[in-house]
Amino acid sequence: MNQQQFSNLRMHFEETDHFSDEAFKKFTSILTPVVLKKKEFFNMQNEQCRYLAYVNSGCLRAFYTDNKGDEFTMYFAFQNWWIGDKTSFYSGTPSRFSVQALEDAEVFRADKTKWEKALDEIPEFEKWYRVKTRKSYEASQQKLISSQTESAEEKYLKLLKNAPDIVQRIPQHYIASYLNIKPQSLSRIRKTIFSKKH
Amino acid sequence: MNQQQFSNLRMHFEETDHFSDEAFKKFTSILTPVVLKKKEFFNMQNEQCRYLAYVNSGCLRAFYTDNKGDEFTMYFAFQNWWIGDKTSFYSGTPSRFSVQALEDAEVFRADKTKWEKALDEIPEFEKWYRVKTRKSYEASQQKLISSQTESAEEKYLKLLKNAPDIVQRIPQHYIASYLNIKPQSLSRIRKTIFSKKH
DNA sequence: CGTCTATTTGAATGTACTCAAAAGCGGTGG
DNA sequence: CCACCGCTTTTGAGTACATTCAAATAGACG
Repeated sequence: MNQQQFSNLRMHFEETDHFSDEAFKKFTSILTPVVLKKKEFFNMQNEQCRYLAYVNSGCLRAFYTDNKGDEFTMYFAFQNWWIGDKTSFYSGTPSRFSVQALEDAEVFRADKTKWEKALDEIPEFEKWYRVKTRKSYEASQQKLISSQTESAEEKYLKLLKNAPDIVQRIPQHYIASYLNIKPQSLSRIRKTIFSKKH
Repeated sequence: MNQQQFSNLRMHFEETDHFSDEAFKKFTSILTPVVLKKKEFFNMQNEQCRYLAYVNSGCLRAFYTDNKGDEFTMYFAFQNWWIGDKTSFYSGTPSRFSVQALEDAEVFRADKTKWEKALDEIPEFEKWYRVKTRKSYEASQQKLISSQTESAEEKYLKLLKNAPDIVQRIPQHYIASYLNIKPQSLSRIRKTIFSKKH
């Protein structure tokens, strides 16, 4: 398989710790490149999550749909993000959220058997994964704090500041569902923000 | 050291996987029992979290104080819970929340050096910890979903159903800060719940 | 018993929501 | 190239839920 296509992934791993060429090659051998068209689903809420995947290009979102049909976007995933509900992936329980492409995207996916084999056999990967799990936990705790203590306007301003690209790239109603408000409310918030500026 | 005092902890570990007597004894040797009086702090927000600890008895809460001085209770910790901000513990960054006893409590604490030594030297502990980290991540993700998609009333009813002991044991204003509402609002919600019942 | 804290209640305010409709924008086919 | 369609965003009006400020009541503890 052409190794060139995995150059982003290689850099992503090396950010945490060094991977030997063999280790990296061994890891990429478990991956299957998959192309997703805009709006296509990578996995569906309530179905088992059979794959985890690395986002090589494009953009996706993970979102939970409640029993009223309202959607809550848990995160947006760009290049170097990993997607899939790990809980479902590991334990076979129904996935708690859907993952859907917001743009045409390319991901590299792995199924459970191969993933666990890689964890067993590739110490570099095992180490990376351990660090990753810890960081994910920290991030999700931080996100819980933010979500509970910041107003919608504060969250939006923070997003504008920390991730202006997201606001550029993603339709506003998805941003609203990320902020956990209705599109109408985000529109009004934007109005007050921009009127304050003048 | 008297091993009898660690019987809860032993059972707690064994729920995940078997510990040999040596492994368990080795682990308990890194622990220091600490008694906390009601209202006493185990660690303070913005200071480094120097210890992680297991709750052997009593009850504590972890809470974040925002810049307006409002408190948000992230979780209550009873017997078998672990407390401390792991992010701060590992990386030395300021702790993102405080941990305070709500009742007189006994905890077993470990500092970073000993904790990491234990992870290196006791495979049973390392395995337990890996499972624990994964579960914590899953729980915190689930909590994020709930916090964003359920109304305060739903959350309170759920708490009444799933953890009636918490509602019994813990003053109402702490419950309110856990639900992320003001004590006045919880009081009103309770009023409507109880009036519906009759 | 008195003091301190927790809880309840009242009234006014604020933020986001619902329902409804208009305006804006992007892509497609004639 | 433009007209049309579908989807997104904005705007309006009325409503719901939680908040703030304020005060009264209830409970806990020395």
